[in-house]
Amino acid sequence: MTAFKEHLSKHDIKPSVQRLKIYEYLHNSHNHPTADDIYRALAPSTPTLSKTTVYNTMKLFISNGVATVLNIEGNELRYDADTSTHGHFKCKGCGNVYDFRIARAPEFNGVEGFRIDKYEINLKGYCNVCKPKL
Amino acid sequence: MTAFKEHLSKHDIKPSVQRLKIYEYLHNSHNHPTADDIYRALAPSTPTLSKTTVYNTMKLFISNGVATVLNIEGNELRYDADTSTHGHFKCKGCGNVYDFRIARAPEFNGVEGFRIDKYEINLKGYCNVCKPKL
DNA sequence: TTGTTAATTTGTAATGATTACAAAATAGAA
DNA sequence: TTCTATTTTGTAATCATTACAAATTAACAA
Repeated sequence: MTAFKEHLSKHDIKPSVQRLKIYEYLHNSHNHPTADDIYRALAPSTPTLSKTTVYNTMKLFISNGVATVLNIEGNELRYDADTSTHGHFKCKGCGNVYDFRIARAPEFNGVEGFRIDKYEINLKGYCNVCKPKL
Repeated sequence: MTAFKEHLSKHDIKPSVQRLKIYEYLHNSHNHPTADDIYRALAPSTPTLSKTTVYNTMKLFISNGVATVLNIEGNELRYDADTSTHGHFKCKGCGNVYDFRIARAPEFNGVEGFRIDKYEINLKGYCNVCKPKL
């Protein structure tokens, strides 16, 4: 995909084979994969891939603004190629992470004068597939 | 503190010596300590304390509703005795975690019919002490 | 092409938080 | 006291992430 190549280049990321594959996977998968998910998904078609490369690449992607990291579960980092403002819902039943739009932004009281670089809304509960099974 | 004892009892937590000390520390400290912070703060006055007890106790506190867990940083869990709705701001300069009130709640689009049990707003950036030093 | 240097990727070992687990200590009831 | 359930403890295991140095690849001048 030439579009992906250009997107990475535009953000000062040299589009190596590994970086392109990782970005393509991240962009096409909407399940907010962990580094391990990415590694396991790409390893068969990229036999030499190293998990360290996945971590390195994700750090690069985040600091250059083509991905974000998701702190919704304490013991794992999840990644998202959608850098627009949106929230995440993690279902305690199936474990899926759903995106949602923020229809009305919250207002804060107590961080006046602070510089806010990142803003994350995380919900947890049961999705409408799992809720009836409780 | 008898008030703490009653608070724990009311939530079906037997107020053992360890649990009381941990709850008291968590309640009085407003820095959202990690399990390790709690352990290091109490170890001198509770020589037999085990870190496993801190983890066990925090799990119990959370499932019985006297504390919440904070996923603001990927590699660590932080705890909070304030179970009311509020947000957290982590400063990338000093590392402090500040509380703030949510003056106007956000509205979501895309989780209709979901059961929402927990709702977390995390901000990151620079507080007004660290911002001028950049 | 070849040679040289910088950037990228890789594998292994280390780190650090959390959990599993079983033994020891303690509390509560009979 | 004695018995039993609960709580606490220490150690070992797990698992995600990072550190680091060697190997590979890319860029590019000669």
